[in-house]
Amino acid sequence: MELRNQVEWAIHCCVVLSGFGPDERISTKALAEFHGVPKEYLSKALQALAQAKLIEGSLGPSGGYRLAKVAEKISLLDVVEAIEGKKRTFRCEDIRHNHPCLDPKAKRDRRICDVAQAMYRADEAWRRELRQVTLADLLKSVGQHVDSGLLERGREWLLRK
Amino acid sequence: MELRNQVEWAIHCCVVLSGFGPDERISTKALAEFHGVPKEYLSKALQALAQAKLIEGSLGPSGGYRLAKVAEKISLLDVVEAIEGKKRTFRCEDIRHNHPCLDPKAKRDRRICDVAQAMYRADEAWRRELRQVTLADLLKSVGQHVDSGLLERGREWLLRK
DNA sequence: GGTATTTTACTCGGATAGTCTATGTCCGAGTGAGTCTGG
DNA sequence: CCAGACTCACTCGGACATAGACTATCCGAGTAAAATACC
Repeated sequence: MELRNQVEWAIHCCVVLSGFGPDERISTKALAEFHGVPKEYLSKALQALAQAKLIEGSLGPSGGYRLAKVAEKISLLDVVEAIEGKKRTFRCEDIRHNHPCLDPKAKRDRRICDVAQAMYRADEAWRRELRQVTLADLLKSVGQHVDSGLLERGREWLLRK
Repeated sequence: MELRNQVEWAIHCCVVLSGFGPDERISTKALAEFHGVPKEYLSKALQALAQAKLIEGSLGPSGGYRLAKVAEKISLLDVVEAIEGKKRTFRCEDIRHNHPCLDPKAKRDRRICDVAQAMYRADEAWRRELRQVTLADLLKSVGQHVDSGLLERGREWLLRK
């Protein structure tokens, strides 16, 4: 059970976009070259983010993407779910109901399977952790750890493309 | 990102085995028919559990599986990791190091990527939740919710096979 | 100089293809408990 | 009645088949800013 590599790309792109203002657009091409990933495929991830209303793109030359909301209002979970979907990591097929001694005519136990419940709790813990980290948080810690000159050069490089 | 269906099977099988004593063996065939899943494929899952030292099998007729430790000492995480492996759900490819303004000769930033750190924290929260649920806990809640006559009939059915 | 046209650089979305993983099947080898056979 | 051989039911592990998901790549359509041409 591994997350797609698109998830990593999407998060990094979102963090990058967090560093720009609402009147600045960054093109898919720039984001792809910046991160060293295939442009066409990254485009799919960005489309998914746009569909989830996290970023918005504009057409034509000097077009590109920007955040659709302020960075404080976008959580890691939003980004992950935009790429991976909102389905839970554990799917309960209710195999307990194949019990050979169970009368098939009797109505099924409608309670959620105890196993599934435990798995769902863990899933929720994972989501809770992701929900409380925002793009603003990430941008802040990147700002603390990365040389500010490098950051500025990156900004310019992205805008030029 | 979804867990394999083998995970569900493995957990249910472990819970079932928790209901038997150390001198009782349940065969793969019995477990497979009981849960309505393909015997040969379930066998792979049980082999993985055995390799992780959670259950142990014995050969020959009247052979089968039993728990390798007491149910209190086996957590859901043990079972999940036996099937899915211990790798984290998020793989950091360190795409930040493809930054075009970064001098390739300069030594790489050895700090863990901030994005990866946040993802790892969520991963750990998930594991923490799974670690604190044991097979004994699951067996207990099943015992509370399922008719005891049905449980007894299930026990006998499994031993007979 | 202002307007109309063309060029250009983007996004969007569908089509396609390759590779890997999950799922499932099949079978032969090894093992050991129970059964059978021969003395 | 007992020892040895046999049978059978089980696990183990490898080989194989298939389907679906993931990872791309390519291209045409649509769009709008910028550049150019024309009056």
